[in-house]
Amino acid sequence: MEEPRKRARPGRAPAPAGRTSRPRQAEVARLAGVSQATVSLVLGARKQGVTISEETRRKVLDAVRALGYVPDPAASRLAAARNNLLGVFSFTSTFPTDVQHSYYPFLVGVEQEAAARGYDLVLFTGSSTGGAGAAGPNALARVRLADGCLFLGRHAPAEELRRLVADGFPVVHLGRRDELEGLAWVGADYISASQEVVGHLTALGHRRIVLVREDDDAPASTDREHGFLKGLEEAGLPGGPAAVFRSADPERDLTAERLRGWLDEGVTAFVAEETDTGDAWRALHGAAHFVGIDCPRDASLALLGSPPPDLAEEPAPTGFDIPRPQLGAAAVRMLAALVSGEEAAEPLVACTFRPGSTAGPAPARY
Amino acid sequence: MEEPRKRARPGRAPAPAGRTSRPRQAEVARLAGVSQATVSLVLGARKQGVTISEETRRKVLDAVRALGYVPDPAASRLAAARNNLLGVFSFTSTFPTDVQHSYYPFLVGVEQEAAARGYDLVLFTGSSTGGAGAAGPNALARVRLADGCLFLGRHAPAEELRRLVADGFPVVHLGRRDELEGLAWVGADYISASQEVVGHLTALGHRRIVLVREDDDAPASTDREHGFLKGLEEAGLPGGPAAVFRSADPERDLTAERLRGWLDEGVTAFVAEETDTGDAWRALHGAAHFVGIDCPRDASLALLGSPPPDLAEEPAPTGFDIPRPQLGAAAVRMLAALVSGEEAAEPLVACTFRPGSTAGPAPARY
DNA sequence: GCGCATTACTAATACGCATTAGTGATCCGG
DNA sequence: CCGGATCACTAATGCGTATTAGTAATGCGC
Repeated sequence: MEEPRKRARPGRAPAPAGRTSRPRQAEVARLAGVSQATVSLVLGARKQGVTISEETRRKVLDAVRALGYVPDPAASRLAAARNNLLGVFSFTSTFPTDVQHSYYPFLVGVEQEAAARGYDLVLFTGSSTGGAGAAGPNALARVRLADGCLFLGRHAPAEELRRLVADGFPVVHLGRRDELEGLAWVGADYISASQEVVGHLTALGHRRIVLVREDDDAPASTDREHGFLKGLEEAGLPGGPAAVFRSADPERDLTAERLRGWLDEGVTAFVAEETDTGDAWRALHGAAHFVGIDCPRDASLALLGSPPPDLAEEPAPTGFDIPRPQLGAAAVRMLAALVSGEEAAEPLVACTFRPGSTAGPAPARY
Repeated sequence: MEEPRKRARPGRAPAPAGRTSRPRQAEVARLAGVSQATVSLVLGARKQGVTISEETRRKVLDAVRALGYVPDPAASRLAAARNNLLGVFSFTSTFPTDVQHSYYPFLVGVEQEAAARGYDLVLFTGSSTGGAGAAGPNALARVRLADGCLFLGRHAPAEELRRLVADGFPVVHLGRRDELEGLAWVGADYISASQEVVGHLTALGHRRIVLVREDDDAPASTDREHGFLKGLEEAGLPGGPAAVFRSADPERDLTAERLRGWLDEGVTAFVAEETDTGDAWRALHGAAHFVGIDCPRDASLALLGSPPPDLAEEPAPTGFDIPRPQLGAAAVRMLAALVSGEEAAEPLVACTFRPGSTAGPAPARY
């Protein structure tokens, strides 16, 4: 009887013999005289019912050391384990040359917290092209290599994010992002911080305060306005639309005349929001300077955030600082929680009040 | 005849049914009415001999779109032994709180070049503990997740680096590192740059020039000295030990007396090396200031590198700039070459001459 | 109209690790 | 000293993709 013809054995070509490849669990097992599964069990340190004798454990660990074995993270990942990698995705370059406008401060916290928790970071840059980084509808696909991913900036396409979330891939967005159901995020508590700044002003005796903001519906803007109004309300002051000056181009619209008008109406304090451009504060600051206001004697100014870099040399404005490193750290904490299936952590991070030197007692009415 | 008892089928537990997992190539294949292998071939776009009809290709791509299929990077990596990830390892934090002393400028170039070539970056921080990042003899083990790894700083343990290199793992060290056989590196061409600076001084008529350096045998130091001496030689000036002032603590040893002595001997130009601490330049700069030298009228100063941050406000010293981003980019180029098995790229990166304002014509002898 | 090429696929692996059912031992109580 | 429990370990998968030997189907030359 003829032996059935042996089927050919296709598949991977053997590795080039010249280059000694690093050891596998199989080699370790051979050297230790056990099975590959045993090696995996010893190294996995799983708390499951399986028990390994001290003797065997030692033999395996000796072999591991002798061969210098290190696990292949890709294989671990494929076999449904973790690989201790957290992705960080930003659509703008992760390392913009200009440190000032970059995500650098966030990354400081991200890296620290990730390191503290034993995660390494994978930097995905949205701008990358070709290879794995091809743009297009699947630009986010490669983040799945990591155990979870952090998103910086609001340019991540909602559709793709939704898909990741729907697939149960752990995702955290840095910055509030409510419109996407199920998307975890961490953000600064602008409401409380803005309220606190207004509280500071009212405590100094200011009764008429105006908020200067840009024409923008980002949560970061509306939250500040919300906090501002809460602060007024808390002090028993009227909120009304008159208290908020909203302009798409504050530097053009916030004229000296307008400022003088407010002063004549008894306004003694002005608050600007922080934006990407810093235009609100620049406009307010510039107009006050132009009108010749002696701040904080004639009137007080406050900034809901940090000043733009070009005004960094000026005296520190009264307001609050966004604790960017802490935000980054909080984002990592939340992502780590998602990855390990725990309950989500706290999404809001408190801002720190900055006394500054642009706010003082309300001037006596004249 | 009894059927041989069916062996149980151990292995992975079925995925929790609740969570719909993302589609696999198998699903795509089913929808398109082809085999999984065909799907892989269509997507892989391999230039190998296999040919796929336009008809089939279209069907597959349609199915891919319909299901929203995206490949699993871990699986690709496992099967193809490549994942388009480049590691970046630094023992100090990659994003330190103090931006000044960081690798940040290098990373700018690393990131850009990596993105341009379709690689993503994995950041490994030597400080991370626990999980995959445990320190110990295998602290470098996890870098093998990537296709290759870039090392910043000279703190990477030689033994482990040697092991990586021996295993054929692509490694590039940023900064010259000759003592490790087979270790690829990229570095700035301090020799040429230093020589050029000296050439600039000799062209201005300086005949007696002194180099101030720290007591250190790093290549970065010896290269500068080498270039300095070459520069002298080129101008037909004597090199001798008198031309080099070497001190472990320049700020203490470079006294005003010493400086005056040199001036009396006819020295008209001083050159300091750049170091981590910036001590050589700080000492030279301080002593010159103390002695009351009107620079560059009375004497010329030059710095082989960039000034330390605390002296950044001073007028730019004549010297050269280390093109850190370009160095990072060159490192990535070399790493990419190693990964893809090509010939190694150029290891030396030219520094750019910085005219500055601390060097002028040699004063007339009096 | 019979070999020989070429074309267009598919079957059957392999990649390295994690998991779990199963299997001899050995132990233990009654 | 027998049945069950416990121990220590191994066999046999699976994860999702890439690769290659093989194979029908067709074309081509003479």
